[in-house]
Amino acid sequence: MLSTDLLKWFEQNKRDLPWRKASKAKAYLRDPYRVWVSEIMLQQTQVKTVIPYFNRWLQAFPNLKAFAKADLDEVLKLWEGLGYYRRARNLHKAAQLVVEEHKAKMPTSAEELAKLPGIGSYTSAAIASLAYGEDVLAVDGNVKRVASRLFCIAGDISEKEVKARLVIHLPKGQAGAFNEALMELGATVCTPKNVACETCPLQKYCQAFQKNVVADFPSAKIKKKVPHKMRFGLVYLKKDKVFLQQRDDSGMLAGLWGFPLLEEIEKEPKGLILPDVKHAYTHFKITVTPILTKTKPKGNGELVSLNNIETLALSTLDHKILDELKKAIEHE
DNA sequence: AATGCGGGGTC
DNA sequence: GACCCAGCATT
Repeated sequence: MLSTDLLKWFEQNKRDLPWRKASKAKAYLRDPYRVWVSEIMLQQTQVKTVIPYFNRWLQAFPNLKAFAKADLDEVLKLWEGLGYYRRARNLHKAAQLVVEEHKAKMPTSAEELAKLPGIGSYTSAAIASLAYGEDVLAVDGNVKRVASRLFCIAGDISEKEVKARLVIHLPKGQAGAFNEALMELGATVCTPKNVACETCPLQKYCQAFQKNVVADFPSAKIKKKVPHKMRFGLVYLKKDKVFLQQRDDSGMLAGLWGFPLLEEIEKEPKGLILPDVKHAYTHFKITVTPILTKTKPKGNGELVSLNNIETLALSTLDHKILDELKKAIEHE
């Protein structure tokens, strides 16, 4: 059976990850809070990247109630560098919702979990199966890739089709392990490139392998060109303090601190030009020319001591600008 | 169904 | 460079 072979392989090959801790109630289930936090962090983010963030997170916020009481700025600081900051804001909002309206008890079904902000189709199924033992399939990018090869699904791989194909293989009462095994297989064996079919426990079930067309699946996606923006970054240094702005609560990098960016600078900007800083986002690239300006930038902002700047959450782009500033100071 | 939303691992 | 990662919210 497919599920039997998969689960056997998983038992022998699973990694020891920090969020794989058993629940107090039932040993074969996971601690719901840890599952929740880890699943949000793992959205569009690789396991290796998440591990140190997850460990720091549990030190700061060991349980749901402690996290719900935390300041949003502290939450963002712990998320700093992980990206998709809306995840942290939604997680915080959802935790407060659970504490205030559900007596600090997380919903236990995928359907109810999906009503919380930041929890969608995949994450609700992952939490419900891993932490509460519900028999639901969790379909992420790994599972889609595995399924596209198992069943030779060409073109776009819809979650609906993947579920229809896999649900007959879902072992009752073991959905959590089954889901995790599929994802682990996708992450370590059925990878985007350099597929390790020779070690795959599902080889004999895999239609793409049987037909020797594994490399054709999944179908290549059409790539779009991303625009490239050029900006000037205002670095206003007064004694040992720099001028920073906190972004508002909506839009990109909401709530994070950074240097003012301008499309154009007035004539005669006057100021030392620092080396260009390049950064790539998902939907555009940006090159920033930082300018050590003598005039205080317009708009809201605060003068922050260089010694205290590490208490604020900065985006990675702003960290790159800050690094150039520090280098310039040292060279004087 | 398409788009906006970060940052980094890995080839 | 390109591609993709334990996706979600919004339109």
